[in-house]
Amino acid sequence: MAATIKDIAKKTGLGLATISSYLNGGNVREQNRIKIEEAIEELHFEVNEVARGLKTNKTKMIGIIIPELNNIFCAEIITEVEDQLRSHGYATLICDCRTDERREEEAVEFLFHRRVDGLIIMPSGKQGKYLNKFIRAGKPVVLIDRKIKGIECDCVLVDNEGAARDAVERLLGAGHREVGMIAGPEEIYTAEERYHGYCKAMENAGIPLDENLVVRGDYTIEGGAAAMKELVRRNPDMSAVFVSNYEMTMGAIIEVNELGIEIPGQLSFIGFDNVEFAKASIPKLSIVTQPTEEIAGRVTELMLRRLEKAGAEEEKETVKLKTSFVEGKSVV
Amino acid sequence: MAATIKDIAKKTGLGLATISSYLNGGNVREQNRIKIEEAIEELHFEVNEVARGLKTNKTKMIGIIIPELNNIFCAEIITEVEDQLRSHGYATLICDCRTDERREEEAVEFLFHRRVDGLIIMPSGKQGKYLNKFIRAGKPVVLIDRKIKGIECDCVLVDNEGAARDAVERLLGAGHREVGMIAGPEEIYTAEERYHGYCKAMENAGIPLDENLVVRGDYTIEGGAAAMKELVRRNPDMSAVFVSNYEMTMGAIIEVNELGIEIPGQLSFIGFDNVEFAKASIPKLSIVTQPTEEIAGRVTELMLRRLEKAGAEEEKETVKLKTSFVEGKSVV
DNA sequence: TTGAAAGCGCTAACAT
DNA sequence: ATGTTAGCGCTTTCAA
Repeated sequence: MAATIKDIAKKTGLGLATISSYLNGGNVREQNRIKIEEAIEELHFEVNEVARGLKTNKTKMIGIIIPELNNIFCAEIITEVEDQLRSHGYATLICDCRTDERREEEAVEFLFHRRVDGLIIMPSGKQGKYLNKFIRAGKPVVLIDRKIKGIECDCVLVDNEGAARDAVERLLGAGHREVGMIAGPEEIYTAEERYHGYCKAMENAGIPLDENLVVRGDYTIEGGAAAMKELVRRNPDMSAVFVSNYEMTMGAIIEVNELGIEIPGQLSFIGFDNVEFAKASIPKLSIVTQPTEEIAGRVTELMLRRLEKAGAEEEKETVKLKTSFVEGKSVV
Repeated sequence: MAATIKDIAKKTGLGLATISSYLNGGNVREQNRIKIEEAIEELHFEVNEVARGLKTNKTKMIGIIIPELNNIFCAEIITEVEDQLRSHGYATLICDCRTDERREEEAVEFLFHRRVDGLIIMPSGKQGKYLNKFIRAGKPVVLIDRKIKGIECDCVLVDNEGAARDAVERLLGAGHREVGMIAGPEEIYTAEERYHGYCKAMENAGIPLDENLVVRGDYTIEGGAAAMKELVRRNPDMSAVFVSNYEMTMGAIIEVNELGIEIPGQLSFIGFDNVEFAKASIPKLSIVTQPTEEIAGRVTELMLRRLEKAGAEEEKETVKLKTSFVEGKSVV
């Protein structure tokens, strides 16, 4: 059996409190410190975080709920958050809810039972009643990518509308009038924001909205390819296109190659996310990129702040981050 | 404060043991069952898994250590494993160690302190001494994708050598003699296995190995593109190529487009993993695919079996899974 | 079937 | 600085 502090106490002849104090960075006489360290070494003692958690009512675990681990945007953020939390001693319990609201709610329950100290969630559902459980329990909740009405918590968002508008304005600025868009599913909030950005840009330029110029894809590679095909079929004169997520960007590029359309000669192109792919493409793609590292950084920062007494009472924050634009050779 | 079983006991007038028994599926008189359920409902009682874990010495948590969450092969497996474990009541603690052996060891420590019941690991290092800690503690360890000498535990592997040999043989079977390969880094064990598969196939066909025909990439998109370029430069007569991971497959395809090489007319092509990308490509790519779902299934199955008393003593297993070949239009 | 009591390994008051 | 003690919320003998 693994050694406990009792064993250390016995071995050293010291009291439990002294050992505990040592373990938690308290003051211990030099000579005792040495004794304790020897005993720890000898007995291979390791703190039992479970017992500690029971006592302190802190598990040093953070729950993370995401729609799809299998999605580069999510994965990049999670990787970073997990890393940072771990370096602060927090373990990360990840639940992938497959973009399913029911599963999402189950995951919230699951994590609550496990008494995680806080919850980070990229919500699939537009409802978030079940999050109140955490909030009532005084446990911090940080939302990523999407705000939920009526839930009092911190949020880290991206300016999706601005990003899309900016991208489209670049195309308009290059003289294009027939600018197409491959949009995402209506149910996805951020997809709608990007669509609105497109509309705004066209509106501001005084170009009446032509619904033929917008095709919705399902955020997959194949969906992007299909949408591209449809877009070209409907709009023979379209001279530029904006694609609004990574997977569809890849699909669209594949379809463009298939159709033998030359970028940027025949078609100017702005894609989304994944710098690597953009750089590796021929010609290099101009893309909108979301600041995944910054998102992750802000999320952990907020979470850690709330977890410390000091931060708990401060007013909730909503951070809205700017996207970047990576210039390639795909717009002319 | 959250309700405890004491509160339930008080409310119902029953003893702690009865409540506990109810909670754990024991026999409770119908009439008491109802009383308990009412009390639970009323007080919003939820079992504290931490306390339970302290008592039972089981945390119902499984640690997972992977080299890179940001890698589609890992992400697919993890998603599936997490899902299955959760449906069996196990939480998953994921640690991404960035393909760094030092970080990997830290993660093992971290998870051990947290008293996870078992460990699933896709090892970065070739050494695994630190895993013995788990094994000594009687906690099951399951290795994915890579075996480690001297570590007594279950393994779920993929027949990488066979997969590569098979792919290359298909190219040879189609009449190609100058078959190139984009291989992975030497340090990566599975990359070497794939390289050996290539060598075997060539050898068996009686074709002397030409080192010009093998270029190593670093498993990234850009690395794949660069390797492809180099391969073509070195071997103007090469008529077929085998690329040995997903990211490099994508890069190679991009470069092929750039160079204006026509697949399969000028170059036959077999890639690796990611069916979606293969399907979306033009022409559809023939690829080797790893059975991520099956890997995940076997891993969870092994883990769950070991976690039950019954399975703990059985002899350790090494499962070697076959890859599949998805026929596209890229070989002729 | 149910209750009483002990104890998992730790922390935190409190006393010294 | 250190020891004593109680108790976190649960499970698990043992008796009844």
